Amino acid sequence: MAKSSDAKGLTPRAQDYPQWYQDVIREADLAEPAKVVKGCMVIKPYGYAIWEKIQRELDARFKDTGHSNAYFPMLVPQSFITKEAEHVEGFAPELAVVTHAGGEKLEEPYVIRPTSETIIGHFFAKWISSYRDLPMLINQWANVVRWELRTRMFLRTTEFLWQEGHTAHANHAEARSEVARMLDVYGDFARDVMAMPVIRGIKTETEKFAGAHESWCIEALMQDGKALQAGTSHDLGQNFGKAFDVKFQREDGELDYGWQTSWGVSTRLVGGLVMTHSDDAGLVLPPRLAPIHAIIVPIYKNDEQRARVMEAAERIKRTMQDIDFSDPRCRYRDFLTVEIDDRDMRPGAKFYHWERRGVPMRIELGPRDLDKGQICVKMRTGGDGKKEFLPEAEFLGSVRQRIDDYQQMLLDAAEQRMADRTVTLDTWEEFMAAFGNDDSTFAWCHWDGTKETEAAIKAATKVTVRCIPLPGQGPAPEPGLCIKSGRPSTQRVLMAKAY
RNA sequence: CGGGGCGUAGCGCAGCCUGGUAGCGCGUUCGGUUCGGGACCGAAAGGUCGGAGGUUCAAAUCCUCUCGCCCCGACCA
Repeated sequence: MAKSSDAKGLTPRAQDYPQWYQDVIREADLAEPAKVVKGCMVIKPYGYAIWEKIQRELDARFKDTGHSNAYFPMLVPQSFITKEAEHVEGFAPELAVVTHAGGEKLEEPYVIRPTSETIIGHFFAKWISSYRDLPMLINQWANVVRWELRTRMFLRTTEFLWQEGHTAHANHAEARSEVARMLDVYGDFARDVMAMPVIRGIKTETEKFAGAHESWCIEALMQDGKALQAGTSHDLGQNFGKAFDVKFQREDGELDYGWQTSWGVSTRLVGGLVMTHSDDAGLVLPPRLAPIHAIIVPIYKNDEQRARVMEAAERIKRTMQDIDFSDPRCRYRDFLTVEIDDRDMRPGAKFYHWERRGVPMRIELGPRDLDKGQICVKMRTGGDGKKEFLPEAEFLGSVRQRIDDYQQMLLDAAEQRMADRTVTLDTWEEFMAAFGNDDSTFAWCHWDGTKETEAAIKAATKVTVRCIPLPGQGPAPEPGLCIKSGRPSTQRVLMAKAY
């Protein structure tokens, strides 16, 4: 149970990072543990609003890249799961199984989908018979269940929300370009929308998706130095094609199995968002994902003042809500969301309230401002943290830029932190120093490419190979010696402790 | 699943060792005064002490079991 915090503050990150993380979520009213359902959480309206923004952005990007949404059953015949050998092995331990329904024992149990490769494979087999049916580009927004031994809010819950893209292609090259393309969609989204820089790379054999030929990923650096796998894009090869008999006739007349991909991001992104930007005062949100962009706090001492202030507040709200801050890279229009907090509380209490919720911009509006025709504005974080006073017209003209600057500032800060906390290590002594105690960081190290060494490093330090960087994502490839075994290596890989 | 911690009012906690029938802070409700960084006064509501057994004249307190949460580990988005 959460303990050390009180109503007036959060546990400082330096004192207890995991506790701080929970405090932020609770104080920002993002979610709460369901308790009555093991390992599950309730995503509360404010937290869900963030997820909806993530969905909207990503969905637009999926549509832009030619994908269509569809929906497949949540219950999957148990026999489906067992068709792909590696897939069963990977998922068997975390399956929830439905054995009874309608008051009777089922002849064949259903598993609650941990992911949908199998059931979608089944339908792809029905839908695909010719190269003319390809590529098949499908996405599904869904919930999945994985019976994890240990859960953490947003980062790993028994049930979680995600999207899973599933595509089938006529040849491996095309499938691979899809894998790369969607990884870029994720990477760009993380950077441009979440203001969360990521490293794009390829998973090692041990870390790849159960059943995949190869797994690509984006890895983000959290404030405690740990890595968060924020998205994956899998080259499934023909593994599921063969398991589910997804056969099609090629242009040359020969029969072949479909080359498939799958890719996904989940509500885990919300956890990543929290651990990328938030501070000891609570949640910090990038404007592109903030449910509320600006909060107006009216200040008054009597009814006469209240009437004046509220009238002005409404006027400013209307003007601001018409400000279009759409991302030019996106199709849909986006306008600022502005709210007035007219609750019967002291202004100071309201300030803290909205700071904990990460609202990017605060406007204080009192009689003094009205008399001077000025606006008092303060951003949630960044700059010198001071309130600014400027003429109303000038303020309104600057809002769009302020919002954009704030988004950029969060990205800059996150990139700076990543740069500061990324090291290049060459010796095991350096390695142990960097990862001693509970410390973590992003470390570029040589690795001999073997599972044995990977396991030895993990056993000694809990550090894993997060990914083998894609071109341009890490130090330029150069030969070297494995940090652990001393054997030859052709390039450095990203190592860190992971969530 | 192993090790550790913890479940007492909406939230955060004390009480438990040394059984005697539940308390503090914040919040909530009502009234009033307040209002530019977490207001104050007055009144009030709110808990079968996670659940089930057991010991006892008597259990929040002792014992057993069980459910859940948090941290560490193994597994994973």
